[in-house]
Amino acid sequence: MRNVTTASTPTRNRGNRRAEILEAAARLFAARGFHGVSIEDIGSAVGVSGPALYRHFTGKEALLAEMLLDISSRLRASAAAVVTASADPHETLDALLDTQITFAIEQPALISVHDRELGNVPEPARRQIRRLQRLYVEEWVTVLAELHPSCPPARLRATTHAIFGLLNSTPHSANELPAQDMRPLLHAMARAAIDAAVNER
Amino acid sequence: MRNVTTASTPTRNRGNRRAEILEAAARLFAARGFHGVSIEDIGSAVGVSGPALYRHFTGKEALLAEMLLDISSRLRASAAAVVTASADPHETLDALLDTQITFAIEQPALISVHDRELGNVPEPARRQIRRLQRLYVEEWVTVLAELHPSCPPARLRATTHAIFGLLNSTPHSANELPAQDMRPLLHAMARAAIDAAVNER
DNA sequence: CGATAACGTTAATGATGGCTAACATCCGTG
DNA sequence: CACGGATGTTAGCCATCATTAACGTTATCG
Repeated sequence: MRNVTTASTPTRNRGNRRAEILEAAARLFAARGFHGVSIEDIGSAVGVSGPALYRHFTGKEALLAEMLLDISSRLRASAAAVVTASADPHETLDALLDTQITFAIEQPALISVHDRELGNVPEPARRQIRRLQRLYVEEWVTVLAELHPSCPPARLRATTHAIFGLLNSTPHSANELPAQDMRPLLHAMARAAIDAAVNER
Repeated sequence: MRNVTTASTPTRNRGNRRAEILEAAARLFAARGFHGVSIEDIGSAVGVSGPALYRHFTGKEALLAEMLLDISSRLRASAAAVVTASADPHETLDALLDTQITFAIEQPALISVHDRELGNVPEPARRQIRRLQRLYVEEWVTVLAELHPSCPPARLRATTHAIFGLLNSTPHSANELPAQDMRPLLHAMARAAIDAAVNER
């Protein structure tokens, strides 16, 4: 009867609540913006009311910070995994595209918040998020550079940002197309756009 | 000496102030979001302080509404002009790309606000802005449909949104590349992405 | 000159919202 | 059973903010 074994529900549903709150907050932030959403709004979205959130987060800004940190580190981690998994740059690029597309289709709210609300994150965390975002971009740029060594890095960086813009358009085209069709469409458009970017003189 | 002729400065610099305020507000809204900017912030950005804005706009929401209405009607108008000017769909598409690229490069703040803050516009104006945005998209879809009649409209719409995402990435890649290089890069990427989108089976 | 309209200013008001305090409840554990 | 920690609740505090009020100051024009 050691505590470890009996702990079928260690602290009941601690992590669940946090995740639930983060998810609801992401949806609300995406729709109305960080300052357009009140603590009370977030609370009632998960069935508790207002100040209950302070049992899980130290404040509204901390909540946002954790949200953005989670997204950017997940993106960066999956990119790093993909890059080390394959030696062929073509395959790697396809895998990078696939993970970003999956993310954009499955988590449109997080995508929106991720590139709108960085300015509202307080300073200690902001730097770290920026760092992860930069590393993520550099992961792409490195792969592109392997494919086209003659292309200047600045151009590759601009290309990468443009591709992110293309892929992250999913929050806008919301339900125009089922994910099943959207996925290959975005992949084909992105591949073609990249080829055009690096092959132009 | 009729008032018309003497009116070299009819109401002094009335329109200037309004435009100045709209421009400053756009910059601030783009950076911190509608609710993250106070009336006082906007005022001091143009050298007046706070409630002076009520001499020019009936309120904060009205200011935003006018801003978005201005953008969306300008985009829609320039698209309509381009479409009627040329008979060749290829030329038309190139012209549409050019105007959107110009806009994205010269007015990044307006672009940001345009697709983030619609939700904060009060109802009478919101519908009208949505209408203009829809018309703008349809202008693109019509041209694309002429080029590729076999492609289903929903796919063309999704393609158009993805292209907007690509072109409107300029606020993110800010100063990576000079406009002189950015412009043809975006054009080439967009053309290639469109071709890929409509040619896939 | 003197009215008046355009354009600003500062003070007050009323709402909202983030956050803290004080006070339950529930549950696993000694 | 009694304790304590995790988790909620409501009421209150204080700051911020949009908006209005009341009050100048010009400058154009009759």
